[in-house]
Amino acid sequence: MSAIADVARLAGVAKATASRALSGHGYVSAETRDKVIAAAREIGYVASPNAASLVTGRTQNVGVIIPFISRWFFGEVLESLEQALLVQGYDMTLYNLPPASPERDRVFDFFLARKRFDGIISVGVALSEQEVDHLHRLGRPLVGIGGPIRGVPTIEIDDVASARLATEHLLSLGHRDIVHVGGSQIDEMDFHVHSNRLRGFQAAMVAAGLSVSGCFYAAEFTMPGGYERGLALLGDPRRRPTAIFAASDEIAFGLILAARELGIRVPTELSVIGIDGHPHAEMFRLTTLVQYPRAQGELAVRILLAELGTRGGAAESTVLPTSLVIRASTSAPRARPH
Amino acid sequence: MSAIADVARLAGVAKATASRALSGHGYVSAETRDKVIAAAREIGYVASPNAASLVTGRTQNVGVIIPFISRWFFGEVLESLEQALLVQGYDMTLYNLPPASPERDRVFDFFLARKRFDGIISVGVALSEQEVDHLHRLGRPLVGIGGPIRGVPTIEIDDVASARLATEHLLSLGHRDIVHVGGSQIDEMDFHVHSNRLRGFQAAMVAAGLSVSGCFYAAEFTMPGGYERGLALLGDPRRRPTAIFAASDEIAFGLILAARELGIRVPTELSVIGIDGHPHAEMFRLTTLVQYPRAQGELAVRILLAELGTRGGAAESTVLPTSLVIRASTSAPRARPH
DNA sequence: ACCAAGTCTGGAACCGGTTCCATGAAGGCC
DNA sequence: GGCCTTCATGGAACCGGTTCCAGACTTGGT
Repeated sequence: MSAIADVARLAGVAKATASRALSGHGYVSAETRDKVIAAAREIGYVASPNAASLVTGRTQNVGVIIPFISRWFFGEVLESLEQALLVQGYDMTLYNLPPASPERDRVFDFFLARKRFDGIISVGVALSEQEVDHLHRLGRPLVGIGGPIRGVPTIEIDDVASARLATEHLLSLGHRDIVHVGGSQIDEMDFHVHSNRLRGFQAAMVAAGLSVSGCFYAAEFTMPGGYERGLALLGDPRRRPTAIFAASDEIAFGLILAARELGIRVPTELSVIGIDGHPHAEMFRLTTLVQYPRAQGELAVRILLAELGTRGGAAESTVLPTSLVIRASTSAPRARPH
Repeated sequence: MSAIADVARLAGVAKATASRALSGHGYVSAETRDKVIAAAREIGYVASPNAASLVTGRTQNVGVIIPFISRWFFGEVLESLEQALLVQGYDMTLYNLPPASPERDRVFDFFLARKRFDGIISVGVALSEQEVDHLHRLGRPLVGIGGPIRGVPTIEIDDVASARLATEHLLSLGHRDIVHVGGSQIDEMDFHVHSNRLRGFQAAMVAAGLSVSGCFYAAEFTMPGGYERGLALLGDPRRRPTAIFAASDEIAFGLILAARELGIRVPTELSVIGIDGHPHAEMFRLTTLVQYPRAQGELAVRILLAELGTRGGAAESTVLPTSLVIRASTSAPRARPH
């Protein structure tokens, strides 16, 4: 209700002076500044961000596009984004865009077109060429988490190398009969994550002189997804591998549950390794390649805000490290009864 | 870049007419309307929401305050809120406010004070009296999910009745030695959920003529929380109950894992029931009282928008139903070796 | 034929800030 | 002492829409 004009009147100065005093831009004597601030406090003045952004073009808000909320990686990223933005005085508009959302076009054409944000962070969304163009035309900086996006600084882990490392861990333990359970590139448009992890797996296998044919099984990227796949895969003792590289910890958990249910001992009869560093990994004693989604979120915010500061300082893409944490879900294979 | 003035000029009308044509308010001939719309389309005009809300006071945005993102219930609510708001042309500003957040005051004093939303939905946040007053003073409608909030329409399930029902299910199977594992009221300020579920449990026990002393154990509201508690609780065979009522499915999952690890058969030696209807319940074959967070989210949006339509139409609180889904984690207790 | 009500349009004020520009006072330097 | 620079402040334009108001033109009822 109270406008800056009221503050100015109460402090006995002009609107312009009050604005300068409160925003800290331009010359104001210490004395008047105090007077204005006191007046503002007295009537409980809060600046209208609408009016301010109308003229400055700055909204102090960042838009976030994300395909999932409840999956661990995404939830974690979201929390860290929110946190980091809050500290910097930005709030966050959330656009949840599941892979096959019917609202997808509306989000781009209507919501994002309103430009009620200073920048966008896109988390694990596979953007079409057209959508990338669309975003570029908005004239707002864009930072991506995951996957390369044309002309956009992104933050990611090296999926190929991480998958390779995970597979090599199994190989180094002496496993030869290894299977990869991961996401399918077709039904989930979850970027290149799936295909990159598959490629890393295959690279490691081939380098070890092993065949990769028939070594990949698709699963939904969830614990039940891993569980279902595990029951089907491990049910037949003759075709059972000695080790599985799961593309995510949640899949790995499901596989472990399936194994337990079938009376297969982990790791004695079956080794399992995942990727993520999910907080439940400790409970499942899962060996995994941990990535740090919170670090990715924080870095994304830092890069975006830096780009907001220096118009056009095109930042480069960053690859964040992963680290192998060995727990009790992997061991050397049992001597095979031949 | 293109403003409504450009559209007006191109269409050969006044700004006022262009505004009326595009917004649909006031008299415009069909002919001029078409002309204006064509002109707008031609130059790719998108109205500036800032300018509009500056004068109308409406932002087409709703603020959501939520303490967790990755816990199932909250993630689910969040997704449904986002979805429902999107359909109605609203976008959503997210304020993640973990129980002991150092940013808590800042969110209320700074971010919420900016009033960049038409209304607020508060999900499972225990608001202090002062905070409730603060929100009321903003003059924006507020809808709560969970727990009673003074002077605010809320949506909730009947926690007492649901807990009672869950406990009665165990009692009706013949269990007498039942324990409740739930959240502690102290370390997590997660509203009255914890205490209400505990009360429902106690009511059922007392009604069955059983003692409730020593029948409650606190656990973190997560799977590892349940797991840890399970190991501790079930480790000693002499003190082991025949059934556990877990305050959430995630806790129940943890308990089941702990039981399996200790070689305790579920449900033969131990029955477990939860509350939630978590998607993993099927996999764990968990008997549970399912609630419908998505329905809660949708209803919250409906109520909020209704209140935005008719200023002051103080809606009442709604209690949504829960339903018992019986799976294979509960059965009659084994005849006890006495 | 006249007046009232309804329809259509343009001009101008307004929402609440920021910022450009002009004016004036004070301090530093030759 | 005169002049330039820096600091301090007020007036006014402006951001991009919406809405009030006045005027003009139709239509219809009596």
